[in-house]
Amino acid sequence: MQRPDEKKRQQIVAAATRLFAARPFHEVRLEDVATAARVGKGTVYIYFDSKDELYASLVRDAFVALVERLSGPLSAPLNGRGTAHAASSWDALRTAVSELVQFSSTNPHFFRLMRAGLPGHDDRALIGAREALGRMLESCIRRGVRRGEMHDPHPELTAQFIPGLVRAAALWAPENASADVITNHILRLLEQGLGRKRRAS
Amino acid sequence: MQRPDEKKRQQIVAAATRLFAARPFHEVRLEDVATAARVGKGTVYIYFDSKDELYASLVRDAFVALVERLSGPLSAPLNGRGTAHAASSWDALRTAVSELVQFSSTNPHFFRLMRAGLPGHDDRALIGAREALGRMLESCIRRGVRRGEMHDPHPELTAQFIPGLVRAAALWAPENASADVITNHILRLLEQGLGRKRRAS
Amino acid sequence: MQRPDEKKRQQIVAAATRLFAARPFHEVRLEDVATAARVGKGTVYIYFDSKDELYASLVRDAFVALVERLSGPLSAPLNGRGTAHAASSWDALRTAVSELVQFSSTNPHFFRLMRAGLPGHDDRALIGAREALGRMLESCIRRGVRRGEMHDPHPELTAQFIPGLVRAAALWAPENASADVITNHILRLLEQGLGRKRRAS
Amino acid sequence: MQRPDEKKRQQIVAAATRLFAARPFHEVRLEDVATAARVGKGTVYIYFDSKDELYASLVRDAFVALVERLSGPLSAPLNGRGTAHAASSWDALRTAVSELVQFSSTNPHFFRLMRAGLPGHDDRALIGAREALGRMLESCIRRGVRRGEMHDPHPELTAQFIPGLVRAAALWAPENASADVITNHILRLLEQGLGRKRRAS
DNA sequence: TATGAATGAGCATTCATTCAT
DNA sequence: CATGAATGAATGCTCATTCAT
Repeated sequence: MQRPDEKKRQQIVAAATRLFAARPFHEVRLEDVATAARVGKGTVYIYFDSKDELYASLVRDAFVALVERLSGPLSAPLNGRGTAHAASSWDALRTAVSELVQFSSTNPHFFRLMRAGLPGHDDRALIGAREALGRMLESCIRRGVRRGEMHDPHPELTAQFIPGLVRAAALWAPENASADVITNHILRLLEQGLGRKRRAS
Repeated sequence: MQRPDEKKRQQIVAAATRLFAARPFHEVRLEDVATAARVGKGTVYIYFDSKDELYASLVRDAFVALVERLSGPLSAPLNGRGTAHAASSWDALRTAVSELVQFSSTNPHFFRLMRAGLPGHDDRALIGAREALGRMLESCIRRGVRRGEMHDPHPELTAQFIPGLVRAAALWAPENASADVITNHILRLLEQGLGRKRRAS
Repeated sequence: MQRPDEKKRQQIVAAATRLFAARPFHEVRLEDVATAARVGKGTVYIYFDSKDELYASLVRDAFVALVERLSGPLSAPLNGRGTAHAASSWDALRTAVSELVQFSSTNPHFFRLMRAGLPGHDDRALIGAREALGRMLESCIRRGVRRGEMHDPHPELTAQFIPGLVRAAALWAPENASADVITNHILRLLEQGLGRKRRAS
Repeated sequence: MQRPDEKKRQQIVAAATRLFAARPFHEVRLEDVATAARVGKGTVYIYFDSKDELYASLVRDAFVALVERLSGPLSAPLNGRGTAHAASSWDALRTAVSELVQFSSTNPHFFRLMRAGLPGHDDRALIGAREALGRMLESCIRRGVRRGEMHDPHPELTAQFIPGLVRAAALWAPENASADVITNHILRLLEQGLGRKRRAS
């Protein structure tokens, strides 16, 4: 007698992520996933309700993981008292971008995965995570503006730009562009764009 | 235009664009497209070779139209002699961004359409157009850098960022954000981020 | 351009009836039906929603046809004025049994078909038809009793016995038993069982 | 009884009988049976070779039990010489019908069970039992005719009618109809139908 | 013996594509 | 050209059966 095997679930997730990132949803046969995961076709259905659910699950989990990873850096620096002002909004934003780029290079399929698929099926968890990400970035910027550290007439737009920049880099940057280079380039754009002061001035 | 009935073709293109933008490729049945276009299923096959081809055609045509629209503003100002220095690289970039945003609001389904589908099928025309867009933007920036109008250590990345910003805005900006606001916000980010000097200086 | 073809529907119905009568539901593959009906597998789905629906449809249609056939003979003889008493309840019952046997020999698969399948799926039309049959027979007998032509302490049971007798004969009678012999044998049982008086008395 | 755990076997038989009577064969999953029987799926395979075999086993066992129960009353009264004429054929038939009705009410799923399933698989034991039942009833009637106790031009048909009547009652009689009422009603039909003499005469 | 996770043959169903009209 | 009935390859999913524990 065996117990549902978390390792097997991971195998399936890994294989599915790889395949769904490589070709669009409808060109991935469930049997391919099963074969790639070294399990039987039926086994996939023990861990996931359907092909749709499998795909949705991948996207959801990846996104939720991303948001969780960012919620630390981006949360308001209010926990410590005296340390509150220590972490500037710029520090938070820098960490956030760095984490985003890191994440996209640790999960090389992430953005391709999100292209493959199923928008319609309004997955509450997914939509929630996406909105949460936007909200976190937006409040970070607003805080910066309030403190006079940043200047931005449309934080709600900028908040959407940030993942957009990471996505563009992840999908279209030359192969040899390192995570560091990308992070710095995005930050340079943001800092000098949003910054009040000039380096030299 | 030389096709049997150009109007019918347009009906199909319009219906297909709408449907492919609304749901992923495999959830759109050719019959849906035919019905939405008010034609018979067989008729679609008179104008397009297959469902794949129909979809590819939409994306390709839209993309090619975009590139053509931008190739004017972004082309190197070298043909004319005296006019060369008249148009600064900033002017070119401003026009390009404006055109891009304009395009995305004229073709509200454009970016959603590109999500729906078929990466693999290496459509030469599409890949070519995409690369052409990148190259045009990149050379524009490089020209700006050469002329001392811009400062950018990685024009090849920035070139990818620009459509990325437009895309982010098109997909995620609040409904009420006007094309102007978006254009200006993107330009603000680019100008102050890439610009060497301050407005005031 | 073609119109939905009633003939093709008949082909499918005939083939399906034959196959469903020969083996239980789950041993009949839709492909077998299609092949036997000389149509493509997809064609079956143009005329029927599903395998279940196809089967249910066969049973329902056969049953409804049977009930319609009997509703004439069994309906209360009240339409004509003077003719009302002319048709005795015995005449009605004789006709009914005769029709039932006739029907079962015209539709040789009828009773086997009903075995093959799907009780649960409460098909309103089917249940209705079955109950209608019972009710018609029961009122016929009750009428006979009221008129003093019959004697039966439980017409509601006898009403169920009649199709039961026909069924038993259809399924288990020797091959050579003619419809006439069966009809007469059933009638003999009923007449002498229900009759108040003896032939000779 | 010599089986590993007879109690467990009984649980499975009981659960399976209930489920197979409630829905057609292909809608009953072996897992349902196992769950209903409070055993593991694999356990069913210790006691039965396959799902088909399980079902066949239920039907066969029930039928064989029925035939055994009837073979006493219906067997030719030849054991004792002088006692032979003591038991009239009518007595035998009365007992047989009574036993049949009794059986169908003790095994409320019996007739529904037989509808659920598998005709084709010519189960020798089942077919044998069914034919034995027919033969027993037929010879009983023939004996009655020979002795001048009955009058029946087609005992082979009547023999099939008898279980048909019991079946009709079991499946379609009103809930409140008692076994006694049903038995008597069937017997009344048979006696007055087959009997040579009238009550009153 | 008992179990239920794992398997894959088998099947219902869909839908792109064809072609008779 | 236009159509939609017909087709069958392709695939998601089920579930009887096996077998490691």
